[in-house]
Amino acid sequence: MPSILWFRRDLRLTDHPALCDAVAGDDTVVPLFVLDPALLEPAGGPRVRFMLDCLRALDDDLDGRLVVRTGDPADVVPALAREVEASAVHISADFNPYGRQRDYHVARALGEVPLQTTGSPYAVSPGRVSKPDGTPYRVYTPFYRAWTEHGYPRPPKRPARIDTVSGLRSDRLPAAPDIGDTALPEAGEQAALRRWADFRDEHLLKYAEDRNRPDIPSTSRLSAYLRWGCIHPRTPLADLESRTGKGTEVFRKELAWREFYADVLFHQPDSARDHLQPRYAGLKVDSGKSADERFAAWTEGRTGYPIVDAGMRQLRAEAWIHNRIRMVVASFLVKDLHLGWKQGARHFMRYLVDGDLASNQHGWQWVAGSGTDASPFYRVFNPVKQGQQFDPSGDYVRRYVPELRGVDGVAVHTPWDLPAPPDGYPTPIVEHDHERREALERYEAIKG
DNA sequence: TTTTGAGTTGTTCGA
DNA sequence: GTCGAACAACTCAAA
Repeated sequence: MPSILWFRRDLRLTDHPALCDAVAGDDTVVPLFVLDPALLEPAGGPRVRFMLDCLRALDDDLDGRLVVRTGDPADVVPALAREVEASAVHISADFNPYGRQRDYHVARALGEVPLQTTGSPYAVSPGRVSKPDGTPYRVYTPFYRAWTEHGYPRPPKRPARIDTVSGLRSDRLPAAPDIGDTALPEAGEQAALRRWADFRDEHLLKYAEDRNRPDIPSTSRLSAYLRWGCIHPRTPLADLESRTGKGTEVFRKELAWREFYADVLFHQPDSARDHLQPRYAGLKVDSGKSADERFAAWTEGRTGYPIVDAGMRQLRAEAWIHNRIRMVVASFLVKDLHLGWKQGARHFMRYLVDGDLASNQHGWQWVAGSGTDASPFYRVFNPVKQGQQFDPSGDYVRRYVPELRGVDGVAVHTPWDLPAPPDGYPTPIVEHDHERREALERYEAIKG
């Protein structure tokens, strides 16, 4: 009897325990992907397009044997299971609120056919690391220590052979959404593995020093691949085992942040929509026409603060923003424009190719102060200083803000000080010193 | 139970 | 220009 391997956010063939299980247990396998309208609609163009490209790459790696079906998984998966008389449906766990609910309904609809869960998108699945008293961690550093101690399995190899059921109907993948000039990374598992190898060999050594520099290629850029499971974090983690140095440790910690936020979301699914710290419901947030105009200026990269505008334009150009700059633009929205983190998080989820619910929502909440292990409220990023410190060459700003390309060096961060202000570049829509004090007052008002 | 120490990512001010 | 302290108190983790 064949089994079904239902791919979701694990679009790869190596380091895939559920696939190994499916191949080991049965004669043949049906590699399945379900185009679920409930997931595609809110995902945003870049992420959908990247996912479709990853599916094409996966299909190529399977010699064209990927079966695609469209519809509600609770209908589609059991129907296929009946069609091929499957012995089991194998999956990697999905811990997001929607995924958990979906899988519950699919398991019920499958009836006698087991929905067999093996592995997850994380080295250590959410819920597995907890304090000695059994409750989840709410602070990163102790979580990291416990996570390290917990350990994780070595990555399993790609199955030598995958025998599939032939002659099954497969839907055509839909046309990719139009995303204009946005340049996405090359999709698929092979691209992910190449990216990792390049980062490991060329950038890891200097990662600790350079990772905050958006003007030079210094980060792994694995986020989109991790989001769709083109690579599992075990693969880089296994490589890190045999290496030493600051960069190795710092990068391992970045991977652990992803796991920490997944754990937090697992334990508190509502934190994707609401403040983790309830008192932040009382924070005064602007609304109305003027707030809408400020939000539009932020999304379009015309706030008049070069580092902020460069970041927001990088989002449109690449569906990706350097991590340091994500903090800068988030801080600007929340503390200089006095808008809610949820509005910013929603925008990010719409445009980011790597948009991951747990990391995104909790990254925003960390900046806003409402999250786990949050930054102290008096910590307000100064967009000029951040630009001067982390983009000292000014190359990052010039890359994304053509109006400022004629300005040399670090002076690009203070265009208002130039003898002749650059043509077409806006003057700042708010004054940072003033808005900083305003933010501090508002935060003061909701102090615990 | 109580106590103690620590906590991703900053900025400003004054010496 | 550089350095350290202040910013405020709170929650969490662990002994």
